[in-house]
Amino acid sequence: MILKKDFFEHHAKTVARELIGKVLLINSNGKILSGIINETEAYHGFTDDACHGHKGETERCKSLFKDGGHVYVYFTYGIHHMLNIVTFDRGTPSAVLIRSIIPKTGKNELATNRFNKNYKDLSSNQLKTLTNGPGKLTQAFKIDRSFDGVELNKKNKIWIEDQNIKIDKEKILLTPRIGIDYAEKSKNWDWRFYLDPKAL
DNA sequence: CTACGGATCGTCT
DNA sequence: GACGATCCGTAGC
Repeated sequence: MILKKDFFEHHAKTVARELIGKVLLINSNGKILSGIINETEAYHGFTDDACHGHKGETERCKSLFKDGGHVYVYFTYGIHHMLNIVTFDRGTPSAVLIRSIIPKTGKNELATNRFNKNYKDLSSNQLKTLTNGPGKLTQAFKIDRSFDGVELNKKNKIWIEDQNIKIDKEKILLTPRIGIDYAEKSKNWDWRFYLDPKAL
């Protein structure tokens, strides 16, 4: 079942937790690429000094201010795209960063996009690192700025489904967010959620 | 296994 | 002009 607007129109922390175990799907030239989300981070509001929009809207981060159920993609380090799911209400910068995915369908395409190889020819290290980071998964799924601002309500280009994968609540672990040491107030908030590796 | 530095460029100050 | 919600290769243990 495709997730609709009402799923996303909550605090980013709520959505970040509930996205664990949901399935991200991309239509890549008619081929469906998909994977199970197993790591997320919440970025929410004007008081979260790690949130790109906390000081106000800019050209880059304007999608963060949309209503829940859109996509925010930005480019960083001169190399990587980051995939975010916009949450909460219009006017408040709020989103969930997708940090890791477990490949499900279209594995040959994912392997080609990352390593220019068939899935069966991947080394054990390449298998492990196929989509287990925010920059790696956007490379594998071919997600770039053309996805920025897209709505998640149709099975067009990108959408998220509940495929009835059951996740025990105690298997979702919390830590502070990664790579935001520059943040002063918020760097120690436990806004990163990930599925216990032993759970699947 | 961990530690470190270079890559690379759009965005904001 | 500085820097980043990262990744990868290399070096050392």
